[in-house]
Amino acid sequence: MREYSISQLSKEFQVTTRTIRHYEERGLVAPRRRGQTRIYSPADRTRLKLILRGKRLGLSLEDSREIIDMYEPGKSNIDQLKKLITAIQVQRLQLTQQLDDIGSLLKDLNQAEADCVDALKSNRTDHS
Amino acid sequence: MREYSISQLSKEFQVTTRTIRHYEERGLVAPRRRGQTRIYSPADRTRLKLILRGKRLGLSLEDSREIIDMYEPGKSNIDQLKKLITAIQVQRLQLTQQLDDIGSLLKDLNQAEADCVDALKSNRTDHS
DNA sequence: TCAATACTTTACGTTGACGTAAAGGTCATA
DNA sequence: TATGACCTTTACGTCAACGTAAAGTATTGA
Repeated sequence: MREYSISQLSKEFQVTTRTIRHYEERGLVAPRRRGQTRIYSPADRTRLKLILRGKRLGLSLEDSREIIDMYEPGKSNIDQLKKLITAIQVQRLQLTQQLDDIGSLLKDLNQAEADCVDALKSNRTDHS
Repeated sequence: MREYSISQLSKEFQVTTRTIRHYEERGLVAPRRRGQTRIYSPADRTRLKLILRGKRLGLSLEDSREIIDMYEPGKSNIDQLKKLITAIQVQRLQLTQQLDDIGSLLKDLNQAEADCVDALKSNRTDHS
């Protein structure tokens, strides 16, 4: 049952401690304390991971908070669950849209790179 | 050879005119003018499309500007081209990372949804 | 014992991406 | 001719996501 300090996690995830504390201010993590000092559990570490993944996907902290809270539906009632399901479906729509976008962008990048390589080639043979 | 007004594009892409003008302020588009009025070409429209796609992918306007500029390597010299190629590769790395992220998130969402559905089912049969 | 290292809180500052007036120009049509 | 429906510029406001001191506490090793 490992535990982590804030600077350990900041190094592991390449963010500042300020950033991690900011996530706590916004209610995305709540590590327990030993005295004043924050002690992060593996579960806390996972939450951080999810937050940063969301960030890479362009989600706001608020979005990430909601999504992460979805993963712990322990004490929710029926209405909650129904709300969750629709929220999940919305998220899924956005993500599949992103998948499309990424596909397009990758194609564009490939084309752009090929163009560059071509341009270099002709520059190498054609000494005009 | 069609052309578009700013409000046409703002409606088509579901953004405000302010947003489009903001992109111009930041140097991402430069429509020609008829008097004072902005006239957008199909090429300008495509740039807007690319910007908004970048936005959905969590790119900054600056990032999008660079990427879009990649697509027009007409007048670039060799060093430029080499820089472009590495930039493209960096972008591609990020995107494949995003693909991974999305895959993970979709998996998580599926699981979360299944959990919700299960919870609803047991709630329907088990009237405790 | 004292200096370094790692932690803390409080609080103001900054940057990006627009929002939101305010004030005005142009053109069609009732 | 005046009332909309568009367009424009200028400029201050806002919100999220942190950055950046400043000032203090706690532990550890020379």
